[in-house]
Amino acid sequence: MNMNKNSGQNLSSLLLDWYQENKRDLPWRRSKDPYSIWISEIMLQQTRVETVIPYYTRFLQDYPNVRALAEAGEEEILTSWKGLGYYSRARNLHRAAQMIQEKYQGIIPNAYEDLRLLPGIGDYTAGAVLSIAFNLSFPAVDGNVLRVVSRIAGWEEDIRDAMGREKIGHIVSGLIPPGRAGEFNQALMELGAELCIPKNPLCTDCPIRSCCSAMSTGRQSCIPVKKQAKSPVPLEYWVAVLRRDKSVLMQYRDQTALLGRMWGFPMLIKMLSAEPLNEFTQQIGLELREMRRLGETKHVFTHQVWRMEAIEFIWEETQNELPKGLAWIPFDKMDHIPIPRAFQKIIKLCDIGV
DNA sequence: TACGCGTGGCC
DNA sequence: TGGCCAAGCGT
Repeated sequence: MNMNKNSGQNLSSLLLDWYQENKRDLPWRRSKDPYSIWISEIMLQQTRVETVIPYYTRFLQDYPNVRALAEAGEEEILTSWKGLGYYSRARNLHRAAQMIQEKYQGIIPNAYEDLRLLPGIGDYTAGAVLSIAFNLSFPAVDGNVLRVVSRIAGWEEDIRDAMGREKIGHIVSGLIPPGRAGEFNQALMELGAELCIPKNPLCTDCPIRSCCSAMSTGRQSCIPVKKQAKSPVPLEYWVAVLRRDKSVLMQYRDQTALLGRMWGFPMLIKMLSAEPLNEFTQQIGLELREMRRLGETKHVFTHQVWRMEAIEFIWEETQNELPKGLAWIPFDKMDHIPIPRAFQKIIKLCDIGV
C-alpha cells in the first residue's frame, strides 16, 4: 500500500473523530468488563448486531460472570442460545469459562497466546478482546475491516486467504494510534458496518474518502474480491409429529448430525423411501396406523436447504420402550430445552402446544 | 486450504 | 424469489 506516515496518522485521527461523533450506542459499548466484551464478541461472530442485542442482554443476566457460566449446565446454556445459531459457539464459551475458572481463577487472561488457547477464540476475537477490553495494541481483523482496508489499499486479491488477512492485519497494526487500539478497531468496524458497506457504499459521507484507493479509481464495487460461495444443497424430509396428552414426541439429535445434541423431531430423508409410514414405524418403535399431512416449511442453512413436510401419525400403545434419543416432551417443557429454529418452525406450523 | 456450521434481513 | 451478506472458528 502506498501510504506514508503522515497520511496514516491523518487517516487514523479522521476515523477516530468520525467514530466519536457517529458510534452507535450498543449495550457492550457501555461496559469495560472483559467478560462482557468477550461474550459480545462471540455472539457477534457472523451475526448481526440487532439479532445479538436481546440475546446478549439476557445472557449477561443469566450468566453475569465467568464463574456463573462455568458452573451452569450445557443444556441450560444452549437453551439460552437457541435461535442464535452456530451452537458450537455456546459450547466453546462454556468450556472456555471452565478453563478460565480453573487456570486463571475466573480472570480473563490478557495475553494473546493465552486467549488463543481458549476454545472459540481465534485471531480476530483475541485481537478484539485485547484491544477493546485491555486497550492493548492488537489488530482485530473481521469482515468489516477486510472490506474497509482492502478498499483503502486497493487490494484486489482474494481477501479470504491467509495472505490477504495477514497483509490487512499488518496495515491495521501500523495505523493504530498509541493507547487507542480499542476505539480504533471499533471505528474501523463501525465504518464498515455503517458506510463502507458491501454494496453501494456511502462514500460521500466517508471521513477517509481522500485516503481511499478504491474511491479514487472508482472500484468500490470490485473490492473486496471474494470467491463465489457455493449454493446450498437442497434436501427434502418427512418430519414425524406424534402427540400424546399434552406432550409431543421429540428426538435428541446425534452428536455428529447437523444441529447435533439439540432437540428436533424424527425425520426421514425422502430420497428413495416412498413409505414414510413403515419406515417411521421402525425408527420410532410405535405402531403407526395412519398419517395426515400437516404442511410444509423450509429452512435455509449456509450449506443446505431443508424442505420439511410435517406428517401427523395416528399410533397405538405398545409394550415397546421408546428407542434411545426419543422422548415425550410436555408442551410446557419445550421452552426449556434447546430446540433450534428449524424445528421451532415445525412447532409453529403444526400448532404444537397450542 | 476448504469446508461445515445457523439465522435473519435485504433487495 | 433466491442469493448475498453479517464483529469467525475448528478441523
